[in-house]
Amino acid sequence: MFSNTVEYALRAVAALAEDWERPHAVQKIAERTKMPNDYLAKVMQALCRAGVVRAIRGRHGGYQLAQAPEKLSLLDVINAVDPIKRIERCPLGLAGHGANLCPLHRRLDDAIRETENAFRFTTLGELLQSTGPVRPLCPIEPTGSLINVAL
Amino acid sequence: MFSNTVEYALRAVAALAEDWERPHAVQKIAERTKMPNDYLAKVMQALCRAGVVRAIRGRHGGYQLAQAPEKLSLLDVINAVDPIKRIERCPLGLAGHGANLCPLHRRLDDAIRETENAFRFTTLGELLQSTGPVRPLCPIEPTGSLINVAL
DNA sequence: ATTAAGCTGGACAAAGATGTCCGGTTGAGC
DNA sequence: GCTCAACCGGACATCTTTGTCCAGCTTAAT
Repeated sequence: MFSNTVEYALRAVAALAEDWERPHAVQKIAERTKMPNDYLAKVMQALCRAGVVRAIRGRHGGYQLAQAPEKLSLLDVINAVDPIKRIERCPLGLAGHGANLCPLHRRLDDAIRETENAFRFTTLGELLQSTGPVRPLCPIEPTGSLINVAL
Repeated sequence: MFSNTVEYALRAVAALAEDWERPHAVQKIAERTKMPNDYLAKVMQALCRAGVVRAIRGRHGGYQLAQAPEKLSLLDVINAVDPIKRIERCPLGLAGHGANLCPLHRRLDDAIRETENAFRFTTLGELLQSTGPVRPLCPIEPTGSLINVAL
């Protein structure tokens, strides 16, 4: 239901969120989140243009979140790379169907709206605070210890 | 959020639902739903293989719903052409993340599950029964009369 | 039997998403 | 001011989705 690019972008910001006041090189993020290095570079550029992350160029540079994790919603991230589009008007361009969607498109748009809201009100900060056996981007070691490596 | 193909499939079955006990030719459906004739042919074949519609071959043939509109859910149609995939396991393949999704993927899967349910419990019959100014596949004529032509 | 309507399915073209490659630019540290 | 790590961005390759074309098969009606 969500594009590959969205999945990548979310993994990347989740990785950045844990230590968001320092820049992280693309290569390091790619290793932690197990995705293609060069493709991630493109995704990060998109996130940067959208203002979700900030780029620090030059040696010891990298990307960092543009704001605190509590200020960034999952929707911000999703919309930066692959915007969720609501159904504003009748896709068939029918006369008289301005804001009045037919029952079919009304149901579709309702579902889209609910999805939008689910992500609008979830921040990166909340993901980090979640309690449970599995942490964001963190595999559980066979021994039971937690290593901060994956989503 | 939904593919073009899903939109087409839903339009097509909505068109069939209004007179579901007779076969309708692909060309007629394509005109009513304003989509490419030859592409619709492929979509109908997929719906047919999935058992959502039935094909009547030969002259005066066409497609008709395989069941009454009350028996067909929007999810049946969606899954026939572009199945909604839940997140069953950690996309990073991390050790220890069997059924335990990390907070990020848990939120994503929750959203997918809610979308699935929204469509699982909506039938084509309900769309037809909806009251409101705009009917499925029906443009409102400037004069105010209803013509059964579009979604 | 012949014809015409209409589905079937393969081949192919166009566009977008995904992924790779690489030379150029920036800026911290020496 | 030199060097090197790291971002920038264009070009290109590949795959999937979307869309088109067409010859062949099936069946109703005559």
